[in-house]
This record gives sequence, structure tokens and C-alpha cells, in this order.
Amino acid sequence: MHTQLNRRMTKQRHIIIEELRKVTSHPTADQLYEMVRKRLPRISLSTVYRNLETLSAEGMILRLDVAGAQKRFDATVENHYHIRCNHCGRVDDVHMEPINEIEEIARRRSKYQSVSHSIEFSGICPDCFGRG
Amino acid sequence: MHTQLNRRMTKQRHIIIEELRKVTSHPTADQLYEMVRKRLPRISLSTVYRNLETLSAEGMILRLDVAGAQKRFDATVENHYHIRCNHCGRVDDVHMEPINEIEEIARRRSKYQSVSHSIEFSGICPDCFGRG
DNA sequence: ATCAGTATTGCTAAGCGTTTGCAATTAGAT
DNA sequence: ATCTAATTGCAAACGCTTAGCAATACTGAT
Repeated sequence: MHTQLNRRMTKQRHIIIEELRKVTSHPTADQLYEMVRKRLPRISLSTVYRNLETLSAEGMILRLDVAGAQKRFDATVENHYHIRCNHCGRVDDVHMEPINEIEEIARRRSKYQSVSHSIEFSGICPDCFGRG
Repeated sequence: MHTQLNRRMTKQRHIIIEELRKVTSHPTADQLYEMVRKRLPRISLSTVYRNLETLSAEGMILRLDVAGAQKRFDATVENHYHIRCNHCGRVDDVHMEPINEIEEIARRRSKYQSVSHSIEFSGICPDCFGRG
């Protein structure tokens, strides 16, 4: 016996997932809304929000709580680091091994339990750097 | 010749700084507002917001852009890591050496310029763990 | 294939943290 | 003491996100 989710696959939900999987750009809810709207013009923004919420809650997609900015969403669930452009706000993946050892250090020093970590890099992206 | 700031030390600004220096708890704007209000009952919340903004812009204080949560403020400016309780939202310092080497790795892999990093730990704080 | 029941939708309005416009006040230089 | 721009308090606006609700449409059972 396990938790019954009773989820339905509506065309809205289906297309939201599909569109999110098409890109690697970590779109915000409203960016994804615009993408989905091309195929489903009558979808509402709250439907997009609600699905991103439920899908990330069940671990189907990843929600990036970017510091001091809009939430972003990612169809790639495996834990990885991100870098955010200080100029245009875009978020890219950084491919490197997760440094899990620091969690043990933090756990000892802080007395917290169940410690996890995330690293957010920031800088100037190639595009913004190019055009000064 | 250097940038002229033309800042004035109002009693509001003065007390905001003082109260922030009294604590190590990384208060949010409204928490600090309540603290300041005890000494300056007629201060407005926007004054607190405006001062926290200008003070952090000039580097007098540190603004913590906590992922997916309210901004928090810190009178300690030196770079250090934080840990956030997933249960009550409180934020504590984690005393450990900053791992600056990872910035070079991220710079090479991402092609971004002027890369900086921040690590946010999260977990369950001793208080929340104690009372289940 | 039809049905029933409830998860989900679209719409709108509300929520929350934060920022802004503006007239009144006040720090700080002369 | 006087001047002037920085700052304040208030209220209203803002941007992102969530919630209420009646209408719709999945899905599992018949």
C-alpha cells in the first residue's frame, strides 16, 4: 500500500511537461506559459502555476528557488548546480561533481539535521559580456 | 575624485543599523521593523525597506537573498555561508572556510565571467528537531 | 459505450513582500 | 539662521504567486 496520488493527465499538463522538456533554459512560469500558449491558446496562467507546483512536489520536475528572483523550472531532476547571469537573469547548468562532503561539515558546525546544500554561481554570461 | 554619496545619518537609519547589529538572527525587513518600532514607534515600514536597500547597496550591511523566501539582512559583511531551517525558516551562520576554488571550475565550464558563488545549506534546526 | 465522481480547469480576485509617488520634514553644509 | 536636497511617512501600486468557485473533462467502474 502506498500513497494514492490520483493524478490525471490532462492535455494542459501533458503539453506543459513536453514544452519544459524541449528546453534547457530553466524557464520561469510565465515564460513557460507563453511557450505552452502557442499550442494551447486558452490555457490560463494559474493552470501553469498549479501544474508546475504539483509536478515539482512529486519530483517529476525540478523547481529552482533562485535567490531573490522568480522561480524557475527544469525537466532535469538530477541534482546539479546552476549559474545565474547578473545582467540578464538567465540561468545555465554548471556541469561538475556535487561536493557532498561539505554537508557533513555543515551538519557538525551547525547542529542541524538532514542537511542538504545547493550552490548558486553568478556572473556575467557570454552574451551579456560580449555586448558589454 | 570619487562618487559622492551625500548620505545623511537620520535617527531612523541610525537605529536601524544599531538594532541590526544587536542580533545574529538575520532578520527579515518586517522583523527588523518591529524591533526598530520599539524605539521609534512612528517609523514606517518603507523607511526600513529603503534603508536596508541603500545600506546593502553601499556594502554597509549584507542582504541575503534566500532562495524562495523573504530577504534577510545581516550586519556582518564578510562572506560566509548560511543554513536555513526547512521547518521554521530561520537562518544561521555556518562557520567554515569558503571554497573559492569552485569558482574557477564554474568559470571554465560555464564560460561566464566574474564568477562568484554562494552556498546555501538547509536542514532541520536543533529547535525544530527537538520538538518533532 | 455510458456513467458517475472528482481532479482539474479558466476566470477573477486576493495574497504577500516589496517598491514607488508625493508632499512634508529634516540633516548638514554655508 | 538659512537653504536645499536627502529622507521620511503614508498610501497606493507593483510583480509574482496562490486561492475560491462554478464549469469542465479525465478515468475507472459498470
